[in-house]
Amino acid sequence: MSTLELSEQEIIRRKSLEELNKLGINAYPAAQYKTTHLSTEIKQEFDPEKDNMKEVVIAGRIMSRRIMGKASFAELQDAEGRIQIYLNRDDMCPGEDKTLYNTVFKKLLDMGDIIGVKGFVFQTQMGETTLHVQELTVLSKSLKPLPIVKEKDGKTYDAFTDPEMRYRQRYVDLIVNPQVKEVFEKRRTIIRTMREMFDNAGYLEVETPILQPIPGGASARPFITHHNALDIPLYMRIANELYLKRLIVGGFDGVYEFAKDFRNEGMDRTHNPEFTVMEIYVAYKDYKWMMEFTETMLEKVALALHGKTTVTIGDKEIDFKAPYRRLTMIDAIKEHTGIDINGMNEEQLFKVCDELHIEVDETFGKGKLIDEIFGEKCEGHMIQPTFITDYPVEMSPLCKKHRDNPELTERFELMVNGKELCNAYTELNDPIDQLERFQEQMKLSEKGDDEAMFIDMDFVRALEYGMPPTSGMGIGIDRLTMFMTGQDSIQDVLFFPQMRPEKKVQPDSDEKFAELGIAPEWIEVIRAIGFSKVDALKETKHTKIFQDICGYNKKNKLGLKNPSQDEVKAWLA
RNA sequence: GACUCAGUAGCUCAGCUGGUAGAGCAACGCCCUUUUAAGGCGUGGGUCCAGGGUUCGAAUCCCUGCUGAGUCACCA
Repeated sequence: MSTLELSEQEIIRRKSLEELNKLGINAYPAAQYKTTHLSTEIKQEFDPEKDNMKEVVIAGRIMSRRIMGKASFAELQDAEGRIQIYLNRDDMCPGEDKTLYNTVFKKLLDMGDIIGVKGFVFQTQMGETTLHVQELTVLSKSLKPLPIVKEKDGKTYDAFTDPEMRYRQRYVDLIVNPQVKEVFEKRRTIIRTMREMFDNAGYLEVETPILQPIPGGASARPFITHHNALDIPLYMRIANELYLKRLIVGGFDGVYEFAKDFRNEGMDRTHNPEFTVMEIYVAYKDYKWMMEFTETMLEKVALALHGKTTVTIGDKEIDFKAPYRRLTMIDAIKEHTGIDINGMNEEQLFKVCDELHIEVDETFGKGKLIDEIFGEKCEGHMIQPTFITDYPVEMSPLCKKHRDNPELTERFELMVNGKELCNAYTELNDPIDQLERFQEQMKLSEKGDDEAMFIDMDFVRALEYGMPPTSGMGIGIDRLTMFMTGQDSIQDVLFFPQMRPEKKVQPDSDEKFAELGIAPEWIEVIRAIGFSKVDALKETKHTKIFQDICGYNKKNKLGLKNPSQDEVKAWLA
């Protein structure tokens, strides 16, 4: 990168780096740096009465500096937090040579640099536990200045909040906004709590294909890719359901997977193209059992995170204490619209949608119509955790028919804060019924529903060998994390949410400028005054370019010999 | 995909009905040995997102585009 494209502060930092090298200091040393403590450990263990920490070594990033002549305070941030360090010229440099303090620390180090320090711990007059530095090692020089965030009594000054920069440069966000780390630590706790529960129950954690020849297990548009050696299309999975059920056929009594799924659909506050789902399948159980299992699981997760079952989301308090309300889909619709859709045919349902002013189109089947009514009129009202049960058979092609009503299926979704969180079935294990349901989906697909499921004949074949009665459940981990941590955007629970790629104007090469007869030393200057393209340069008056580059030369004290006006004119000819 | 809002110094933001850009922090220089968001004094720092248009003159008004956020639509 040419220095002319850098900001003033970046240039200064690069110069400091050179100065360090000249002093024989490697700003990027290779050797391991052995620390004895983390910042939090020092704060916990230090007892000023006993003066019990005479030699500690820590490493971290300089986050603030207060220099007062021969002594300075700085804050070092490590993986756990921040600790203040105290640097005194004559303690760091006991001999005649004061370079390490005067030059290295005061002049050549900056906020953002990573250093290691060795010394003893004491308490300042202000009562703050502080490390008195006796040795300092440069571990990594930072060439880009960090945003400066300051905080006092919980009030934050100059917070780094621009969402675009926070998500694109998550590393900066993590350095500067400590609360962000907490969200991801909680995410880990959520997953760990669930995994422990499943493992204790004896279920097996498994991995199944992400690249699938038939994208099954859900209704969604997949990403398509291509395998060169096989010369076939492959789909990124939209669900892992069919593979996990094959494993139940194979003889495992309980399997689960924390899986990345991919759906080629719109993005918004609750949808990212890739997202994490946990699916679990347990043999010899039904969806009633699974409801109890699910509410127990969520109660455990809430307790592990907060020590209580209630969680605050926005202005609402949500209680994850089991048991949760159970409500059939038909009853939910009755409750929120006053209409009993029980036993209605497709035509009648179209009429209901019309009365309720719900937009539909003729490709919709019975199941999708009911789903629309529910989604439009009921879903948003389910704030406290509520199991919605017994979905119409048309919208649940992988789910067993209801034991009391063949129009319905043994399915539940868990609604929280007006959003779907879990989806579960008594799994369909009748191979003949399963094939028919797949064929129904084919008809929907022919009708124009581009999300209807594909037929997976191998899955049907697996069922033909016999799958024990099984219940399965899927839960969106991102959404769960949002609920449990009070974040209202999925981008805040993913380290690297999908973003449009950054676009940079691709500048013309040096060669292209050189072809015009421009001397190498002037090419950078021409870029610096705003011309990255040869074409743009050619369309500009030579007098303006002449003035701009001479002005730039003078202003930045480059010491170049200015070209004549005619020379500049010749470049553009 | 539609609409609304936003994009100005490394960061957070001002900038009125058009008159060639300001503050705080950060940086740089000097002075300061237990300070704590911010010590004192001084200095520098900008392709005002990009490209067009209107105008004597555009950060400001108009159009197009790019990026992000929000609302809706689509979607589990």
